[in-house]
Amino acid sequence: MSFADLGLSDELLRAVNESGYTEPTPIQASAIPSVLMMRDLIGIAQTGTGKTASFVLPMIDILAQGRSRARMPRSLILEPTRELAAQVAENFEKYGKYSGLSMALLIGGVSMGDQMAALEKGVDVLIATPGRLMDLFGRGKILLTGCSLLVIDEADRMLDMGFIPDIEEICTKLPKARQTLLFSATMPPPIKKLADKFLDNPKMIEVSRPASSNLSIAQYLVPLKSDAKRSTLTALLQQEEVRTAIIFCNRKTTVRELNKSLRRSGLASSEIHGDMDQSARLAELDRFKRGEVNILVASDVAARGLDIKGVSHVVNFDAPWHPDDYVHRIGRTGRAGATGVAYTFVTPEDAENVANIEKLQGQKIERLSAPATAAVETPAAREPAADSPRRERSPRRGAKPRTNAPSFEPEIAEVLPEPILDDPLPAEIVRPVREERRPRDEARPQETGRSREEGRSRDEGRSRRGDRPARHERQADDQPDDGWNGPFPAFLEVTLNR
DNA sequence: AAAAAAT
Repeated sequence: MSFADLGLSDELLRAVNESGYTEPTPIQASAIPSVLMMRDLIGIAQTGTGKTASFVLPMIDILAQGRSRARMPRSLILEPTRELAAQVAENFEKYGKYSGLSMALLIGGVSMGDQMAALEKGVDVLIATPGRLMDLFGRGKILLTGCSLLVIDEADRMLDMGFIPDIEEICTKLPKARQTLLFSATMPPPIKKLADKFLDNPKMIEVSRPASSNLSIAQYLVPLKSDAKRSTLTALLQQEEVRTAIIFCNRKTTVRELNKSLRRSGLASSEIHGDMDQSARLAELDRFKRGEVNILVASDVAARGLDIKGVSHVVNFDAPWHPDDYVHRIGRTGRAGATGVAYTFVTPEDAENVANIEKLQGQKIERLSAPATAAVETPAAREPAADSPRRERSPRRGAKPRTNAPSFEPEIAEVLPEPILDDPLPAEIVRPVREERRPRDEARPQETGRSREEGRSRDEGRSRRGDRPARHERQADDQPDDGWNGPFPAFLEVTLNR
């Protein structure tokens, strides 16, 4: 299968070729012919599947016929964020360079002057976030009656951001006779309703797995007690060869506090989050890019779109709420052929988020507590440099940690479910925390305990530690209950040894 | 629950 088989025009194929792409991704292969046949389409696909090109490419060919009129765009692409909208616009520029289509990018945060001028001249493609589009529409700068092709991208994210009423309103302003494409990573009921209302006999395409969850990124989960996050991070930053790192937190307050704390420890870090205005964000980003600081503590503003290249480490200080964000966060590293490492700290509170991430990825992320693997394959498990004074003080691999150190609690291990794909456990074991809160379990505490132990043994049996005794059996031979089953990655040894 | 999205 090649792009030439999909029915695209020669000049478009030339532009695709020059971008270095030869083979369409699965979603492109199935979406492009249908879109060219002017069918409505629902694409269930995550980012990283080549989703954008699957609508940009056929759109360019469809729009190649005909010309735009003043204030009457011929097509509209709705995006939830400014960054995504800008990214789609880049795609149009790249692939449409031989097609001579005109385009306007309507997003907030920039002046409206240029946007209004472009609209006045007439554009073939309008790429917009809902807010600015509605604003300009309200000012009478846009007529949507000539807009016969609509793309609603990342519909589930639009839902999260409260854009659905806006989308509905925009849909009613478009002509009834039009082609509509809707893309979404998931299909919650409100999105299904939206699709039923505004799409006509759509073709459904589902691409479950992202093209790859980036093979150039080594991913690890680090199960931790909640209060061990900071000390573990500090140890990680000291022990690993961290050239540049982005530390993602879920909350702006965490971003601020963590950055302060890192700076107090003498690290060159800075922060970026949504409470900072656009210029402050850019300034901090610039300091990071120039190498003035090598650690950037960030909220999810920096997860998407932002062009930060050559980052050696991504650390999810908190596991992201949205599994989709995980892909974006770790995608800040391992770019352009470089390899990167992504650590995700997992406390009991994060466990459910992690379960969703693995479900979305359709693959397991290695837990650092798994012995053999962590010691041999983990970059984190490299021996400290020979001249490092820490080497002598560090316990040998597998040695018992001190009791006063932050350590891995047995309960926590059980909250971390095994990957969904891999012979799933019964629901009450997969999500013990949630089950525990239910009154019927309080009434029967022993049974909860027992099913957990069962979960544990199955767990042990399934992984590569088949010949090792299960942890609760090992306890008998006088080992301290550290919760770890084996050797520690170097950066964790330091934490435990404090 | 959090961040972002129009000013």
